[in-house]
Amino acid sequence: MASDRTSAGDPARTLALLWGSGPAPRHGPGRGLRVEVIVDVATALADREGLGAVSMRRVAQRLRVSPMTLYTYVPGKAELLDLMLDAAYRRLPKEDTTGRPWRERLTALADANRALYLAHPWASAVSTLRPPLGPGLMAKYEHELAALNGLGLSDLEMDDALTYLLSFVQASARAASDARATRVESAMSDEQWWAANAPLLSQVLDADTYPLAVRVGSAAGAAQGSAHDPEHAYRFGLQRLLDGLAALIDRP
Amino acid sequence: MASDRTSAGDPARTLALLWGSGPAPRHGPGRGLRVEVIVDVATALADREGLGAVSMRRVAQRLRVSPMTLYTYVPGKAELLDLMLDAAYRRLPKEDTTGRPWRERLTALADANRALYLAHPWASAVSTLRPPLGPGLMAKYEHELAALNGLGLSDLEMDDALTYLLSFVQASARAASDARATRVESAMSDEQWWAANAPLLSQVLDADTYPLAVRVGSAAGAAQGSAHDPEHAYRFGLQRLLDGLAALIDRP
DNA sequence: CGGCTACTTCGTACACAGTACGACGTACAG
DNA sequence: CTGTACGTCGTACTGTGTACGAAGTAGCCG
Repeated sequence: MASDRTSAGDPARTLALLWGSGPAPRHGPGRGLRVEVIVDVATALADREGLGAVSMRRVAQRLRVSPMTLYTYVPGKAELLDLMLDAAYRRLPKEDTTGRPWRERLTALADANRALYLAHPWASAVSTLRPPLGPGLMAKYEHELAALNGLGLSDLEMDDALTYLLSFVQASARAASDARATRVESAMSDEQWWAANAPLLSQVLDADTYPLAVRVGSAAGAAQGSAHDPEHAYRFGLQRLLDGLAALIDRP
Repeated sequence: MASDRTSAGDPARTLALLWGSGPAPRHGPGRGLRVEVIVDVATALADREGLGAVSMRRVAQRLRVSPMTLYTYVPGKAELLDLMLDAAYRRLPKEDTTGRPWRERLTALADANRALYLAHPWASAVSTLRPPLGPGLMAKYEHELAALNGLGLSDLEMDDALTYLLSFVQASARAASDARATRVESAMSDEQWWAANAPLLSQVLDADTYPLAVRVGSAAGAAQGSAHDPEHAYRFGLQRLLDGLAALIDRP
């Protein structure tokens, strides 16, 4: 799939769901389920088996209910993903870092988001453009802006800086999550993969045609565990990111 | 969808395809197609209608051929995506920036990648972890390392810096591409969407509970075109990124 | 209390996906 | 000329999201 999309249906209905302000039904039989239960089951499924395992049929099966029953609670799958994401945002621990130096505050913020994606790898794959404007996201946004407040940034710069930081963490998480998915899917460790490909690669990658690529590529491969190391890339990137913001924040 | 994955099948077969070193078949009827034609048709389809429109059936239809015929040329869809990506990398113009200041060189590099994702929005959605090690990628990698060479970075730092930069550009492109997809899919402009949601949002987002979020959010919304502005985020991010690398490159 | 009506549940069905399998025909090696 | 390797493709399987309509339930109104 190209990235899973969100928010396909009626925006008002979705918003009402996010904020739990659905009008209670007046007629008909009692509802056997609650939206939060559906969201929890879908989240558990995604946590254990990945976003690809989340289908309406499988969620319904876990709930011992017919697939179509879910549609009385949720307009569609896209909205279900929105709800999962907002609920995850809501659960994010929000450490108070008031008074600490700004680098520490932003590092804590980045680490918290990284932890979120570590606990819920699927979250990095759900699109966050025009994100689910639910209580979870709003609380998260408010808390994160607090770490950027009082640093001499304009409102616009605060939003820009936060977007930049969150985008970096999400990209890192996506890379890590993709790497793990590839490993699982191909049932092949990085070492196995390189071993299988080494013979052909050595024929084709001669150091005359690609001098830098061969030199740097093998240096990077040797330093890390042969392929890409997400943890290392995260630490490197976060330092550059903070240095880059320093030029904005600590300006004379 | 979680991001489309790549490289599922036999690695050796995929590598041979990438480097065009398939052994010529000795028996049987002549082949009516060529891999490059399939790749071109699939790319054209993805360019015009998005990655979601690329199905084996639709590609085959464009080629006036049965879907299963494609499988004699390509092991599967994942490998087809790999080939599309490597071909796109190969077409990337590689401007010689030797002698120019490093900020200019890296900006040119980032802009070239951004242009790639602008021309081929689907490329940002195809996973690039354990990427297709074809001639296109290798030429790209070699060319991009050249822009980082001679700046006093270690081999590992060069790879780290490049990964950091490319990851930023890809994340920006993904955001832009997701935004456009959402707009198309919901058949709703940003203004329409905000207009539809404003009544409920104003009820729920009071400035007492979310003071910073409301203030900064509306400032950001007013400055940009009401929602997220990918172009603005790219320019902001690139400046921070270069400032961050400056702390590494221009160190005493 | 009877009936209307809104409501939940769910069986069936449709259009689409990737691709496994096997039948059929072709063209080269011997 | 024959055998065999190979390209082509019809059919089919599993799985997706979800539209539609039938069936049954529970509250409201007369």
